[in-house]
Amino acid sequence: MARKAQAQARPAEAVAETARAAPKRRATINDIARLAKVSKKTVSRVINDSPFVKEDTRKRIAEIMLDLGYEPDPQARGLAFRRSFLIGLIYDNPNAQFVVTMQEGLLDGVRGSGFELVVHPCDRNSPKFLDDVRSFVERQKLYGVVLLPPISENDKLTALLEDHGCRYVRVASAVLDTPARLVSSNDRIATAEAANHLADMGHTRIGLIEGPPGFRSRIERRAGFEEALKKRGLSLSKDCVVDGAYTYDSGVAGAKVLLSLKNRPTAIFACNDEMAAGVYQVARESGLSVPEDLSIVGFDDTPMSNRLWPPLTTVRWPILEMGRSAARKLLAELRGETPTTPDAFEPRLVLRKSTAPPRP
Amino acid sequence: MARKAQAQARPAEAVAETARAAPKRRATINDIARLAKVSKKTVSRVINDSPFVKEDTRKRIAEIMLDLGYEPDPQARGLAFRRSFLIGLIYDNPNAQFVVTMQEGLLDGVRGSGFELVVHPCDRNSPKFLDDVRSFVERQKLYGVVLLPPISENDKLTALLEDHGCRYVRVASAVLDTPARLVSSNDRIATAEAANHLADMGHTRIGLIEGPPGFRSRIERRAGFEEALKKRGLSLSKDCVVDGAYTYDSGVAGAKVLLSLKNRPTAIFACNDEMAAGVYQVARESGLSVPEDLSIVGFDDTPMSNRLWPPLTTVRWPILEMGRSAARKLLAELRGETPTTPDAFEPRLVLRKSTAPPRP
DNA sequence: CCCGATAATGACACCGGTTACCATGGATCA
DNA sequence: TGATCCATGGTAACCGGTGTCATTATCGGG
Repeated sequence: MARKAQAQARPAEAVAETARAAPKRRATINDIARLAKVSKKTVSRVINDSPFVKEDTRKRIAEIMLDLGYEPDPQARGLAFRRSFLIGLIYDNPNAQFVVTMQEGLLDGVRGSGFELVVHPCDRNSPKFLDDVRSFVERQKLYGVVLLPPISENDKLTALLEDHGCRYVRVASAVLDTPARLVSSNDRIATAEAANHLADMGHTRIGLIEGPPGFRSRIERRAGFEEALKKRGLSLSKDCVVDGAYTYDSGVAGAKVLLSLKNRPTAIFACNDEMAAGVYQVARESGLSVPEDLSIVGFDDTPMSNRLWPPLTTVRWPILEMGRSAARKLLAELRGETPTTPDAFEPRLVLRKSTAPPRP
Repeated sequence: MARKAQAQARPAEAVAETARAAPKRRATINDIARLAKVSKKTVSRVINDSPFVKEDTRKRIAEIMLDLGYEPDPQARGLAFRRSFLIGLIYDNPNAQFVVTMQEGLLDGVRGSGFELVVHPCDRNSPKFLDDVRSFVERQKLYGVVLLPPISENDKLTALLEDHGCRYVRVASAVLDTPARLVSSNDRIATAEAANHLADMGHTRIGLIEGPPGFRSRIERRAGFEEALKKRGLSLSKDCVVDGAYTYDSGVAGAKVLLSLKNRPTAIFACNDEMAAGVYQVARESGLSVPEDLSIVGFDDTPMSNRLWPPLTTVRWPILEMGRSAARKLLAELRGETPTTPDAFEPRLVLRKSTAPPRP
C-alpha cells in the first residue's frame, strides 16, 4: 500500500510531464556551434546579426543552421533577454469584424519575423482593467502591444505600458501620439465626404446617429460631418442627433427616435454599419423605402453592408493595411528604424444604392 | 574616428537591448524562497501543486506569494518544462464571424489559467502548410492547439501533432476522434430539422447549395437534409443541388443556377448564412419575393441573418460554448482529468421570416 | 527508546539561449 | 621593432524556473 503510494507519487510530482510523447529533440545552439567548430557565443552573434563576425564564419554558420532547420528557442532567448517574442493585441471593441480584420493585418505584418500574436480582449469598464493588462504585460514580458479603439485612447494605459518598458502602437481615429506609436485614420475627411455627398443630393434635414461616448471616433466623425455641412450653410438640428453604441440595437433605437420626429430627416448618417442596418430595419417597419424616402449612409464597409438591400453607401476603412502598418511599426525598432511617417490612412466613401435625392 | 566606431559598436552588439525603460523588476522564486526560509525547490512544489508539501509550509509560501503579487515566469517555466504555456488557434476558415466567436469562447475557457491564446491562420492549400504548422508548434513548444474546420479534419496534421507530443482538440461537424480530443456539433440533426420544417410547409421541390468539397460539414449537412426528406418520401432532385464555397459570391452563383431552372425550386437551403445572403440577392434581382415566392433557410445564425430582410430562418450553432468546451478539454489534462463526455453540441433551427408555404 | 519506513525538504545540475569579461592574434603607428 | 589598438572568439555566470536524487524530519511499532 505504502509502496504503491510512493509509486504513484513520482509522476504526480512531475505533474506537468504526462505520459505523452516527448517533444522532438531539436537542434540547439550547441549543436550548431560544434558543427561549425566555433563557440556558441559566435553562433549567438550570427542569430542576432552582430556586425562582429567574419563574413566567412557567418556564412558557414548560417548554412549549418539552415541545413539542420535550426530555429533558436524563443523561450530561452526571451528568458535571457528578459523580453518575450510575443505581441499582444489588446482590445475591447464591439465590432467583431473590425477586430478580426485588424488581427489579420497584424498577422500579415509579423509574418516571418518569429513573433507571435497573443490576443487579449478585456473589459475597459471593469475596475480591474488596468491591473489585468498590467499582469498580462508583465507576466508575458510582451515585446509590444497593439491597442485598438477605444482603449487606444486611454492615457493611463499607455503610461502604464511605458512604465513597464513595453512598446505599443495605437490604432485611432485621430492624432493621439507620436508617429512611431500611432496608426490613424482620418475619419474627419471621410465623414466630410459623406456629408458633402448627402448635401449634393439636396438633403438639408439630416439625422446623425453617433458613436458611443468614450470613443474618439465619435467626436471625429461628428466633427467632420458637421463642419462639412456648415461650409455649405447647412447644420445639424439638435433633435436630429442621437446617441448610439455602435450596435445594431442602438441603431434601431436611434432610428426610431429620428423617424418619429414630426419633421423627420430625409437622410440619416449612422456612424457605423451595424447601426445603419438598424436604420434599414426601422425604415422598413415604418413603410419608408430606401433610398426614395430615406437615404442612409454608414461607416466601416463591413461585408454586411453589401448584403443589405439596397446595398449600403458607406465609408471604407483600410483596416487590413492599418493592421499591417501597426505590426511593422512595432517591429521597426528591431531593425533600428524609428518610423516618422505618420501613417495616416484615409477612409473613402464608397457609393452604393442607399442614397438618393429627397422627394420634392 | 576609430574611437567613435567603437562607441557605436557596443550598443550594436547588444542590439535587442535598446534604450527603453527596463522592465520592472518582479519578484522571483528566489525572493519567495528567501522570505519563506525554504529552498526554491519547495516554492516550486507549491507552484505546481505538489502533494509533498506540509500544509503549514504551503500556506506560508502561498501567502508570501500573494503578498508580493508573485506570478511565476511562464518563459522560465516553459524552458524547464520543455513546453510553453501557449495554446494555438489554428484555422483556415472563410467565415470571419465564426473564427472570432470561437476565439472568444476559447479565451473564455482559458481565462485565469495562466495560458495565452496565440492565433495562427494558415493556408491549407499551400504546399508548405504542414511545414508551417510544424515549425509553429515546434518553435513555440505549444501546450496544445485547437483546430477549426476544415483543417480539423486533416489526419496528416493530427498525426504530426501527436508525433510532436502536442495536445489538440478538433472542432468538427461529426465524430472524428476520441471524446478527449473532439468538440463536435451534430449538423445532421440540425439540417434534418430544417428539411422537416420546409417539408411541413408543403415544399416538395427544394434546392440545396452545398458547402465546399473538403469540408466535413458539407457531407454532414447534406446527409442530414437528404435523409430527413427521404423519410417523408421526398428527395433532392439532382439538378437542384449545386456546389458552394461558404462565401457570398458562391451563394449568388448557386442561386442563379437554381432560380433559372425551368422548374425552379420553391425553397432553397443554403449551407451557411453567407450563401443564403447571396440567394436573397438573386431572388430580388429575379423579382421573386421572399418568402412568398421563395423560402430560404441558412446555417450559422451570424448576426447578419437578423439584418437581412426578411430575417433569415437559420440554424444556430453554439460556437461560443463549443469554444469554451474546447479550451477546457485542452486544459483538463493539467488537472489530471481525462474528459470522456462527447461534448456533442446540437445546433437548433431558429424560425424567422424567410420561409412560408409555396404558392399553390 | 530506538529503528525502519515514509513524508518533507534541500543541493545541484540543467533547460537553451544571453551577457560580461577575458584571451588571442593581426593590423597600425611611432 | 615594439607598443597600441581593434576585431574576433572563448569562458563562466546568469535568466527563473524544474528534474534528480540525497538528505533530513516525523511517526508508528517492537
